[in-house]
Amino acid sequence: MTSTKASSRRKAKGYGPERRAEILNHAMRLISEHGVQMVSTRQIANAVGISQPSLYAYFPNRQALIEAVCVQAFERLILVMTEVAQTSTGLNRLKSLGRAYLMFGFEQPDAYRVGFMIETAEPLDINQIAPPLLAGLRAYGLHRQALADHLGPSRTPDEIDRLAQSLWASLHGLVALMIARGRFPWAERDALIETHLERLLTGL
Amino acid sequence: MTSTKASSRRKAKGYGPERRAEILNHAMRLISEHGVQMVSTRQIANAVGISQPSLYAYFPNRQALIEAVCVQAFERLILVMTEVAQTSTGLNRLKSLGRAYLMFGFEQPDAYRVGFMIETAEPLDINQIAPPLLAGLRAYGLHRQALADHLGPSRTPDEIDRLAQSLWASLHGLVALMIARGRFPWAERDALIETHLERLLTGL
DNA sequence: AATTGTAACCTATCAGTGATAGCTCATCGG
DNA sequence: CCGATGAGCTATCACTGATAGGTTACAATT
Repeated sequence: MTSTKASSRRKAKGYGPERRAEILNHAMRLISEHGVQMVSTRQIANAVGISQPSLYAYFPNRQALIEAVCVQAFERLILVMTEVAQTSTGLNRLKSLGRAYLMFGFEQPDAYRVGFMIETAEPLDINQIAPPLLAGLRAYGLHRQALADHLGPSRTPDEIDRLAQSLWASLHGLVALMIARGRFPWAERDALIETHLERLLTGL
Repeated sequence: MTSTKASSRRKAKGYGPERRAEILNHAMRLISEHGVQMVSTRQIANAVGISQPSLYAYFPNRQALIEAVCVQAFERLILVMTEVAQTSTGLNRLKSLGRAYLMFGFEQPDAYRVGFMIETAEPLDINQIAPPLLAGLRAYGLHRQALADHLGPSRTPDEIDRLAQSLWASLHGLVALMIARGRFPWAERDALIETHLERLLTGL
């Protein structure tokens, strides 16, 4: 009970957060290569070079590890969207955001998969919001903000929520379906993207 | 090599296809109750009253069993959509179809998940399309048909394809996202559905 | 009537999974 | 020098999907 709580004066070889990040990077790569279902904790531990039970010093369980990978993927999308959001305004910004969102999904299907298509289990603690959900809120927030800016103050927040969620869902739908059903006889992709964006923004 | 191939004159206690159906029904109930990930082959076999390996006489593996359950669910979707398609025409028919599609997704999330959200592994036989994909194609076909009817013969088939796929993707997006991110602070569901349908059909 | 074939099912067992218990060992403050 | 702590290990658990190979009952053939 001396409670020095030191532990930060280490030799900098990097064990604590650095190792955690190392685990996440290997996990992300493995998941991208083989799919989330096919990656076991043993494979991840093996890639990192530690024993499988050692993972449980960094994550309470497999689910939490996957969710952490998920959050990392979200960060990348949010970065891209934030940049795009600054280049234009109004309807053009909405369209650019939508196009950036779709392109991110098509070019980084694995990140997108982990971020939006993998279902996170109900957290045991009802008070604790799962981190990927929070990150999802931020991505959605960017769409909602751009929409609110464009529509002006005449709409109610509830109305804006519904419109933004409808828009977001439609964008997600195209990416998710084309990822999950790549063998479907889709229309030519770029034309389909433009048709989709055009349809989603008419009437706004 | 006498090849009588009889085996159909049994005492009618019902082993062959009836038992298969019995397995599917129990599996569907268990999946609905506990979710697809939480149901094991042993639990299904136990519910049916046979041993776990016996399942493998009816299905080559767990995946095929799950897919069969999902196809059963899709039959219902296609049935509902076919009925709905006959009750109205034009834009109203499109709206009714969309609503039926969304409601199916929300009420049978496991079937929807298996049918549209789980990525089916590349079939070993290139000629063989996974059954759930076929069922999904039929559901899409109903949308496309209704859209083509409404738009009339002035549009090119490619244009109709793009519009139908955009529409389908948007419907899918709302269901998939709400299933995968159920804890997101969604707008009130029925209002969101109506907003979504309204937005998707404006301008058609 | 005896034999054969087959459908339906079983037990035993496999390798692989997520997770836990409890130990070892190096480092560092006192 | 010594105890505490951090970081890792091995061994093991209950459970999973899947396979191998045997058992039983019944129908058709001989």
